[in-house]
Amino acid sequence: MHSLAPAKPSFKEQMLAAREEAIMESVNRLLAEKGFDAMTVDEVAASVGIAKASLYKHFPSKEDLAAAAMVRVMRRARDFLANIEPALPPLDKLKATVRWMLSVQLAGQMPSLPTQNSSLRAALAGSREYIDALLDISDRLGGWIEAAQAGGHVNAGLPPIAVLYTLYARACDPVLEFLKAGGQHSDEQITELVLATCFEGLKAR
Amino acid sequence: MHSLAPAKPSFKEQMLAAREEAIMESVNRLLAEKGFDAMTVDEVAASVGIAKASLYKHFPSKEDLAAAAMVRVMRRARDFLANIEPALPPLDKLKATVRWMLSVQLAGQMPSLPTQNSSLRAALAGSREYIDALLDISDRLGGWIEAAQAGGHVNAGLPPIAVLYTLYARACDPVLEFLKAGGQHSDEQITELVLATCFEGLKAR
DNA sequence: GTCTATAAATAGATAGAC
DNA sequence: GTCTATCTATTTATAGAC
Repeated sequence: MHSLAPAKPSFKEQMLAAREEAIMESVNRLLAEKGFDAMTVDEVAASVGIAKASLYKHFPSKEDLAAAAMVRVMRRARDFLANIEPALPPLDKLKATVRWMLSVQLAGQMPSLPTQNSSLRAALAGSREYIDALLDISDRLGGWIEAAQAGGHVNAGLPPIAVLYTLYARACDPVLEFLKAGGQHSDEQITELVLATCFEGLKAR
Repeated sequence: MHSLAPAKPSFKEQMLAAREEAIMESVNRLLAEKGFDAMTVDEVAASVGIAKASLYKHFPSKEDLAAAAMVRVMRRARDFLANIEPALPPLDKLKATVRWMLSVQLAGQMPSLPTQNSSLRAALAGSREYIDALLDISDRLGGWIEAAQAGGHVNAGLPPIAVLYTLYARACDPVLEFLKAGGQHSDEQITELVLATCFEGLKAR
């Protein structure tokens, strides 16, 4: 009978996948460092160690290149959420999610979000995979937020959408970069500080 | 006797100042919308309504142009802080500061912060006026933060520098853009939501 | 100082050999 | 698919007349 699982990749396909993985890694790092507009295709090619023309054999445009990297991050986020221990209280699931986003950013692999009228925005809006992953993630987080509010663990006076956006914003929180530049705190300390300010607030309790 | 006050500006000087003011306004808006890298000098010139070459008579480079706009914002921030009612409790001074930053961002006049290794960063680091204003602002806010912590109004477990950065980060908080795009909330509501999450945190109290 | 026109550099993207 | 070399458009910046 026919299998629904993907066929075992050939050696050639594995090589290609590894190459594209290397490209995505570089693109994510450059997107994190400089953003879409400042990132040049020449830099990407140099960083991967291939010719620019070769890069264009893999991805038809700079937008597609960056969009693929964004899709990859979104997929990983979705996978992370799907594997969170279901028995955890909703609030802890939200904290685990933020912790994951912070770890990705500290690893220099969180692409900075595209500016308002960027050509990347249009590419993402037209990417089925990106939109699907985003909706999937938002649905799951939204459920946890409402459950946490119902349980009295998250401020019920806040619209769930505002809570969702506040969590998303941690993925590009400049506080991490600032504190890291200060050199006074370890990655773990920075993570705990941002988590604390996010959930506990600045005011004393 | 000689006066220490600046001389009354001539009509010509006033015209020049008004022109440069218009330039700064456009630059701030474009920096807020697209960031330094995506903003082009052509756009600035078109937005102001003068020729590009004329722009270069006012500012020697794109970096200087953007840096001048950043300095202008920093000066305004410093002036705002200097005029906050001294009798207010430190925590309320901090809240008023965040409120001001949010209002500037909602007005589309808060330049997005330059990316890590941007040429703008170097220009700002070399700008005496920018650094002076930044230090001035940080000193004043730092004093209020420590006072608020000593008074038990701000979480004393947080390093003051982390609190300072968290406040600074509100100036470029993407939550405002997200909520504004949603169209479900007024600017006032958005302001209160961000203020609440910042100071009260997401967790219920 | 403002303008038009242009230089000089760099970006994204492609041609064509291998 | 990878490479070198190149095209085309755009960008920063400047020349030179008024």
